[in-house]
Parts: sequence; structure tokens; C-alpha cells
Amino acid sequence: MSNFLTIDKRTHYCADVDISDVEKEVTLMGWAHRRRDHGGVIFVDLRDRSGMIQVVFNPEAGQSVHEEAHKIRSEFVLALKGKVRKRPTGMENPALKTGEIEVVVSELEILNESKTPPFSFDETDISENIRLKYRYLDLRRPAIQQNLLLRSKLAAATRNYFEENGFIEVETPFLTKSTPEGARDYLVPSRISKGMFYALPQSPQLFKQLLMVSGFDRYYQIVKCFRDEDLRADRQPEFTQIDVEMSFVTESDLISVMEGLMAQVFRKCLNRELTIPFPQLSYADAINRYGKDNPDVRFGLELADLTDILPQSNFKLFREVIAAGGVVKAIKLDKSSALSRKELDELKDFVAVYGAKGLAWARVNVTDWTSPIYKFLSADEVKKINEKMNTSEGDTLFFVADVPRVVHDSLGNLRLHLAKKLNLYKADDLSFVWITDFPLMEYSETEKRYVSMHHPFTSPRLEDLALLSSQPDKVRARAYDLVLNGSEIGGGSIRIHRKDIQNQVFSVLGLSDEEARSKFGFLLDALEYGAPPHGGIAFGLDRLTMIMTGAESIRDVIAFPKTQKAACLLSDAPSKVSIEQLMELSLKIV
RNA sequence: GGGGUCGUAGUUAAGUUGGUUAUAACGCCGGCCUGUCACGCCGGAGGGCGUGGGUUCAAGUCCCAUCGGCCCCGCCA
Repeated sequence: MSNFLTIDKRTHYCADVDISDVEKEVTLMGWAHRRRDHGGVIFVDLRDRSGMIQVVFNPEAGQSVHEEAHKIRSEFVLALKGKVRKRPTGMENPALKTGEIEVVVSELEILNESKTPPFSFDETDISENIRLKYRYLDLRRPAIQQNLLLRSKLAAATRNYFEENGFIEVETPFLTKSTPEGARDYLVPSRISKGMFYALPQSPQLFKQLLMVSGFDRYYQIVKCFRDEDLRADRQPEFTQIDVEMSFVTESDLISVMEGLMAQVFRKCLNRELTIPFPQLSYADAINRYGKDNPDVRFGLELADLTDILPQSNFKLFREVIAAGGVVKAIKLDKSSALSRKELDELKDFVAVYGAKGLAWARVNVTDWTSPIYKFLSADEVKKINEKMNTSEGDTLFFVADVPRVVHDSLGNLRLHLAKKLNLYKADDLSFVWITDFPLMEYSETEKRYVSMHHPFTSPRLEDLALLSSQPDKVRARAYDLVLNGSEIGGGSIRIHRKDIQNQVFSVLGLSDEEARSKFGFLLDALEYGAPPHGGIAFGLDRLTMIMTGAESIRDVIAFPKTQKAACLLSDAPSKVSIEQLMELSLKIV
């Protein structure tokens, strides 16, 4: 029996051994990343979470060690002891952090063997179903380990910041009450109360408001949230929020505390200094200029509104769209980014996804345009458009005419598509922007009623209160989103702390008093017992980590993620349960 | 719910207008090799093309269905 683990404790992580350790005896443990067997001397790259170091087995070191080394295969788990030495001149490996040195092994124990892994850890484009099935192996890859390491640093920096600033971390329940508004709930059947269900929280929203009523004053929590909706590249059904709530604050107080958080987090995790305060943009301006409420402001390509120029146009399509209350908008691509005719045509398909029935384009020449729609436009219209969009020779214009939503969706996304395709921004740019003055509610055609844009506990702006019953969609909310590089990384609001206003909002949302009582009675009650003015915000930890690591998928910043069908290929969840389990819960599969 | 795309040795891919025994690289196994680091050299094994139907003399190639991965629309207060 060897002394490894019991007497010979690990002295270093592999990549932490350096030139100053030469002549020292070290004990290392890790995985055999690669073996190079020269018949005589054998080299093994020993890997752990820190990185790699080359270890050497010389035949002279002793026959038994050398024989044991012959058995080493990929991913065998090794414990070894040896002396650090500088590599012979000319044998250094500059690609390796530890490339100047190596460890000459005197003792070796194979702590565990390994089957040949199903994929190579050097390979970068392994199909994702294989990676997810063997996630514990996928997670050995340094790139993913780095992502999770940064995620850990981000969480730590966040906790430090809040602790330093007088916030208290409080846990809130996972087994809680289903809420009618918002996303679809994950339900958990109650065994004790037959036919009753808990819901997993979409967010700890109501509980953190209650904590303000309790007087905690400053709350935070890094917490899982659950929404049973379809997945995207940046969306999982269970995700992590940095959840915050503060009492006796206004929007500007909260915003500046959160800017401090961002500054600290980026300094500690990425050693980057942010310029604060961040710029702010109203929701209306964001939509008008960028077509989206999560605008990527790293580049221009802003939308220009041409509706005023074209109501009498000879171009029937524009004229009719405007007459029907629609808008005509355009974006301008600089001449340095000219596209081929084929590429221009392909963009039609791109905007069709967002409901655009067409995409008109124009190439600006010295005196005219090259464009399918040029012949329909008057010289005056062309002149006014050229002036409004400040065109110069070689620029390309893209027009969409439709109802505002379609125009904004298609041009807003076309703008992102072109910027990415044509590299109009630098990969490491960081452009934060607060979006403010959201509408409190909007009319839902599917539900035939007004629905909250944020959530029903968001405070209306006091000066808009009078409009609440007459023109609900004109009421602005005291809500704010933080957008980074076109990604909504956080959103929050000042909440309603008065019962009468909360009731009024519920009523406009079509919630009867009885419904409001049965769903949110506990909140309404709490508002009657000295609820302080309060507000908060929640950040998406996963999305923030994605941006900080440059990950293209949320799965690359989550240790054990779900597939698009919300399945876990590793554990095979979700799965069937036994009839006994169902009976215990009084459940029947229909 | 809908649109798109992919599925061929362990992995990554190639596979002509359907046509002999389905290719390659890496990996794996065996042998040789004392300074490699994607070690090298020699030899070898390994799949019947996601699954199920169909068309055909003949299907990895065509058709239908189905399962799964990814991207998107809807959805995500």
C-alpha cells in the first residue's frame, strides 16, 4: 500500500509548480492528459484544474516505477512524487505555462484507471448531445472550467459587494404559490394536501417585497428561478438571478447602487474599469432608434423614421401603409460595408421571420439611387430621405413599411444581423445602457385585456396615475432594465407600496377583487401594515457570465444544463415515475 | 404550436445523376523506439449509415413517418 493521500499529501496544483521550485520534491495528483512513450523515457502531461505539467519517467529511476508508467493511458488518475528540474536547453515548451520545467518521477501510483473517453478534450466541435451525455468529462475541458471559475468569481464579487453595502442575504421558498400572471409555472404536487400544488418560483418577487415590509431594508439573494417556457441560446427553464430589493429609495438611488455593483464585479473578475454612471435611454427612444427595448448600442445603424416624408408617395405600398397607420423606417449601411446583390436578396428572408412582407433596398449613387423602388419615388422624396439619413455615395439603405411592431422587429434584428456579419463592433466592447420609462401595461390581443409589461407590482409614475383607468397603455412605469451589448442582463422597478394603488392596478389588469385576494391576499394584507416605499432589481447571472466569458450558449456557463427540449441528457430527466409515486400524490396521467 | 438545419466507425468528417467489399484523419489495440510535447515508425481491429416503413433489380443516397441535437418565430409579467 502506498503512502499517497494518507502521508504524501498533494503539495502543488500542476500548473502552480514553477521555476522557483527547481530541485524541490513535489507531490502531484491529476489526470494523464497525454502520454508519449519513447520506449525508454516516457513523458506524461499531468492535468488538473490549474493546467498541465510534463512529468518524466526515466528507466534509471527504477524498474517498477517505469513498468507502472507503461500502463498509463488517457485520463488515468495518477499520484506521483518527484523532483522538479529545469528542462534541458532547447527542450522547453513555450506553449505550456510550466514549459520551462518538468518533474522527474520517483514514485507513482495509478489511483484509478479510465475507459478511453468518448471524445478528445482537445477537440472543440464535438456534437453537443455527446458532450451533454458525458457532461462530467466535458467539464474537464479547460475552456468550460474557466467559464465556471469566472461564474464563481462573479458570485463571490457580488456577495462581497452586497455585504460591504449593508445588504442581507435571505433565502426564500422554492415550494410556493402559483401566480396567474407571467410565465408558465413549474408545478409540484402536494402529497399532504391532495389535489393541491406548489409552484416553483418564477422569481422571489413577492417574498422580497414582504422582507421590505419586515424592515430588512436591503436584501439580496443569488437564487434559482424557474419558468416553464421554451428555451433559447440564452434561456434555460431554471436559471439564476442576482435578486435585490431596497427600501426608502428612488430609481436613481437604486440605479447608482447597481452601477457600483457592475463596476466592482467587472473590476474584480475581468480587471476592467467601467465608466459610470451608465447612459439612460427611454423605452420610446430605444424602440424608435434601435427597434428593440434591449438595444445593442456598440454601433450605429440607427433606424430613421421616414413616415413624414412619404404619406403622398407614388409608391403605393408606402402610401397605403402610412394611410393605415403604419410607419416607414430605414437603416443605412456605410459604403465600406457594401453587400452583393445576392446578399441583399437573402436579407429579405431574414426579415420575413419577423413578419416583414418585404425589404426594399437602395444603393446611393452620386445623383440617383440604384434600387427597385427608385422609379416610384419622387425626386423630392429621394432628396428628403438622403438629407434625413445623411447619405453619401455608396451607402446602402434598407426600408421596411408595416405596422410599427413589424418595422421595429425586422429592422431592429436586421441591424444586429448586419453588425455581426460585417464586424461593426469589437468583441470586447462593453456598452451598458439603462432603459427607462417603460409602459406600465400593454394590450394583449390574445388575452383581450391589458397585461403588465414588467409585473403587476410595478409602480406607475405618479404623474401618470390619472390615466390608469382611462388610457392604461399611456401610463409609464417606474421600471428600468439594464442592457449590456444588446442583452437584457437585469430589470426591476420601484414597487407599489400602497394598497389602493395595487388594487387599482389589479382592477385594470382585469383581476376581480376575489381573484386578487385569493392570489395575492397576503401581499395586499402586508401593504396595510406599514409597507415602506421600496424597489428592486434582478440580474441574470447566467447571461452576465455569458457576456463576461464570451460564451455563445447559456449551456457553456451552466455545469449541468438542459437541452432545447428541457431534458438533461446526463441524468435522463425528466423521466417516468412509478405508479406508486403517482398514487401517493393522487395523480393520474391523462 | 410553427420554420430551418444536422444525424455515416469511439470522435470529426467525405461519400458523384441510387450501382461491386462504405472512405479518411484522429483515437483505440499490438510491436519497435531514451527528449518528446498533436512524438515518430510498422502492423491491426472497429461501422452498415439515428429508428421504422416504402419505392426500386439495387438505397447511406429517393419518398413518408418517427426520435434526438442545435438555431429561430410564437412564448419568456
